[in-house]
Amino acid sequence: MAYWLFKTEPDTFSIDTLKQQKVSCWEGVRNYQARNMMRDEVKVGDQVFIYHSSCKDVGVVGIATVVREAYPDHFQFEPDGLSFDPKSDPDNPRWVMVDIEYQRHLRLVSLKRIKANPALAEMPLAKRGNRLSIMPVTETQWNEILQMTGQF
DNA sequence: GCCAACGTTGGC
DNA sequence: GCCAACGTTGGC
Repeated sequence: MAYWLFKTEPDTFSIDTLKQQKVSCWEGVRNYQARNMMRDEVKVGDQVFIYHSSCKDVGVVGIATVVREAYPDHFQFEPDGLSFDPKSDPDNPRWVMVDIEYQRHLRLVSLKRIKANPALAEMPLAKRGNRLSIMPVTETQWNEILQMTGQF
């Protein structure tokens, strides 16, 4: 089983929305590096930190589980949608998505604290200018962040 | 809203 | 294949 971190803007899709929906597709990833990880490495049963970006309380806010592996993201073919990609060929879809299931909220572990923790220095998140929306998390990093919530 | 960092595009 | 221009991301 692997660990991941998925970024989302809560104004668009938050951990609360995920909780309401219980299971949701993770659509709209339009970055090749992130896509390749979803397509090749994200497996059913993997654990996912949900991370809120571009908002007041930036940081890790909860946990989800992968319940369906990569399949074509149909939003790439919807011309009126935000995730439309006119260059994607329906016979060879460029973008994929996975489904995740809500597990639980966590007490916020802010980006500030993540950056301040030397044990997390290797996380892409802690590095300046990082823009990956999906990134791997090591078991050590996973456990460290859980510890930082003070809930475990 | 600003702006640095980064990815993508397209002319050559 | 280089690289400047451009668009997007995302913290602040």
